[in-house]
Amino acid sequence: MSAQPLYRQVKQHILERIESGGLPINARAPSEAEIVEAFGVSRMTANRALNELAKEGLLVRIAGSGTFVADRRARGELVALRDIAVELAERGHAHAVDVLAHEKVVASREMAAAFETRAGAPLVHALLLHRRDGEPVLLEDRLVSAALAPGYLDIDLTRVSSYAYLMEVAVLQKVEHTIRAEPASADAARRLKTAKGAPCLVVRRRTWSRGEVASVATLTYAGDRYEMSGVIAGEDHSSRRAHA
Amino acid sequence: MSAQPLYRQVKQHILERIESGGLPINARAPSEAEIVEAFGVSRMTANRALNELAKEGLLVRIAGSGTFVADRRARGELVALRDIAVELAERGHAHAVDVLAHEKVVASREMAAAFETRAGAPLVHALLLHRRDGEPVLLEDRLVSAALAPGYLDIDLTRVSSYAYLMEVAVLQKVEHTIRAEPASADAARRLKTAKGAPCLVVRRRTWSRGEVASVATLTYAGDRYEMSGVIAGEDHSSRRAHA
DNA sequence: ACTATAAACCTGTATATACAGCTTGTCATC
DNA sequence: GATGACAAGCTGTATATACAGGTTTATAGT
Repeated sequence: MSAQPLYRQVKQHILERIESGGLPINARAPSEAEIVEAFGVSRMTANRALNELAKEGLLVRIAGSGTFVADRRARGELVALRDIAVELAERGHAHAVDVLAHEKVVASREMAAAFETRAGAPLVHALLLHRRDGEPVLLEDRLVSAALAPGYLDIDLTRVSSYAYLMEVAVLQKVEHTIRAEPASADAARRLKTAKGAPCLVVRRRTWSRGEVASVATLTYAGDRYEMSGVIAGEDHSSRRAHA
Repeated sequence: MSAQPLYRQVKQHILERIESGGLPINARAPSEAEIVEAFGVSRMTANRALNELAKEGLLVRIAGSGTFVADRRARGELVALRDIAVELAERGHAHAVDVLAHEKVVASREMAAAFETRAGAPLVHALLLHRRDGEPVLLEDRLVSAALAPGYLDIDLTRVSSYAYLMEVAVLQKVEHTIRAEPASADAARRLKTAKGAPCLVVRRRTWSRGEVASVATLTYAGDRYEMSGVIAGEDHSSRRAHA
């Protein structure tokens, strides 16, 4: 306790007023000048407190007008989709990959549409079966832009995850996901060693780098063997940071 | 273009060096002093640029030591779980709710465990069937802490979503999710008008407010009628803001 | 009553300065 | 050679000040 930086004390105070309902949604939050007055801090310190709360989504600042309590109802909660290799490692499971395909392909019309490019563009296709403690849990069907990730054909997919490689090649700008529950196709069922029609969690993901679609992946998880989970903590209001 | 604020120009420059691979993971990023030198800006401006990139997850700053390129490989991508009422409204669908149950209950041992409280604690139970254009798509089974959300029993659940109400009552601190693909139970199948055993997307969610579990919900989506999707844009690097 | 102008207020950005505290490498001493 | 003191370099925080530009409210003039 004690000796928290001033800007945090200010943040904390405003946060408490929001939590307690003293500042309802869309209410006007104290202006920088009012904070300067009330707390005896400089305007830059007040500015920092309000800006950080704004960036955390609790306030909305409108230049010229004022600072207001954000409407957080429509924001939606976030779930982290993690790299399966990392996830399994953290939980103490063995992770292994069978590379069922890893080859150059030329974009069909359908593929080109997903990549927002012309048919015939060079792509790399990979089909991977991920095993947890030997048991198949995930079928990963992935197409990667050869232009954006030229080395993808050469990497050892049993050792480097596609995700890690793509992150290394370029900063990921945008991700689009679709999550569905689907019955296993005949092919997926055979590979995941489950019954045809058994519920599977299917994630379709497109990622962008440098303004272009870098990768399109379909991840089919065996529903009876896998669940995605995650915890999202607000923004570490109030409490101490985690251990290093 | 033109006349971007200085701190953004600095951010942009560093970002480009990261994207191009000029600054690999764990490499030392320019210090504030070096930026002052190179760009002719003040240290506070350099500080702002580096701090924002750090908050966006691209850099890691260690007091006393320096600023380094973050390892973004393990970070995981985020998917937004949105309020179904908002989501359907945005897509132009009609949204309706049947309230199948809305009652006070006393926590069983099992419920108490989920709420991390004692058995016998007062809860409110709601069972809601959400319809999209008349067709059932989601069965929401929710328990809410009566202590944290005293008015929950009295609200009109056909008009105010549980989520919106809980957000109004208190700031949401933490959310825990589990997403699975499961065969529909007999009960869920009957209510969602689907076949028993049909794939369903099941989201189990616990939310915390004021340090306590505020709500535990099980959301069962009809797999053949619903998918979750979302786009996460990096942090609006490079490009202009969206329209108001 | 209506309108145009001005004043008051607000946030956004930028600078110069200062001190605290941590980390790392160097150098002198034992 | 090991150790401890010191200096250099880095980030974190805080202040005072300044100007630009948008918004809102009040005011004066028509």
